[in-house]
Amino acid sequence: MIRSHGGRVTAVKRAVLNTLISAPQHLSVETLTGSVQQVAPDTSASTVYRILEELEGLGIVVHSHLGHTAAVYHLSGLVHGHLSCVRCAETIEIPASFFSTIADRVSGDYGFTLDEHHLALSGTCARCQGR
Amino acid sequence: MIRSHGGRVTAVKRAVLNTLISAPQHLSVETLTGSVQQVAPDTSASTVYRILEELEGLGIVVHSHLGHTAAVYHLSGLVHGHLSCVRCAETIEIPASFFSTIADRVSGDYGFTLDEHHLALSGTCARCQGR
DNA sequence: GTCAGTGCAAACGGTTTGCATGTTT
DNA sequence: AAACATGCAAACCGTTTGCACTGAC
Repeated sequence: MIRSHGGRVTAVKRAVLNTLISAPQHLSVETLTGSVQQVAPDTSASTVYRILEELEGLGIVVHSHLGHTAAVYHLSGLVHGHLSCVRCAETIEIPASFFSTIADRVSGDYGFTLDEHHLALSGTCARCQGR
Repeated sequence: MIRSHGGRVTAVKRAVLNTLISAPQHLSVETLTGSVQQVAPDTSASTVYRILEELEGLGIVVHSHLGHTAAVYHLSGLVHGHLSCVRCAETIEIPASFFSTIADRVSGDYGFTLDEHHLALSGTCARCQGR
């Protein structure tokens, strides 16, 4: 896919993709860069940003803004939503189906199509509520 | 309310509140500062940030992060949600009731309570889809 | 008179960009 | 060899903070 769009396959791109593939959850550019540096020690964050931008353009990767912190990136394979706790910053992944009702309503009432890849809501997680 | 929490009522605070009260929609700190400067010409953005922080602590004001841009602020009076268009950045306000179904589901399944004041979703508005 | 509020400028953190060098094709 | 990719450093933008001064009480 990279080659078919005029891009070149490089060691850093492989490392970024490998990290994303084996990542348990969403990664910030900072952590992503850290992982990549274990393979290619002097990879810079700016390169990771550029690679992620390319991969996002190819539809392979997706990013979300979960609150006031840095953006997180992940593979676009599985569509799903996020619940982001405003107190402990924990992120819970939920099925995209949770959004189907509201997606239908905003589509019907406003002609607005929800972005499948940016389904994020804030609130308080169960643990933080117990305190 | 400001005085009862040890704060002082100043000209800039009045101007910020007046702007928020008469604002048709949500305002960024930049636009808010611009409006305030028509009354108090050398008001600085840092002061506006500090005032908004105070008002948010009092529960009078609320802010949201709608995408990759600057945060927007508004009075907390009416609880409602946002639809933010990723192409033209238009923001559509929708009733909070749209979120009731998903709020119930995440509460039941994860014990997660949605934040009434940060109900924002991204997608594509009707106009941008027509192009 | 005291203490909170303010303006300014500098610091900050995440992200983007310019440029010279290195690598893929 | 040509074009893309990379590292570095600097620029950028929204936001926060330190400090001296002003203004509310």
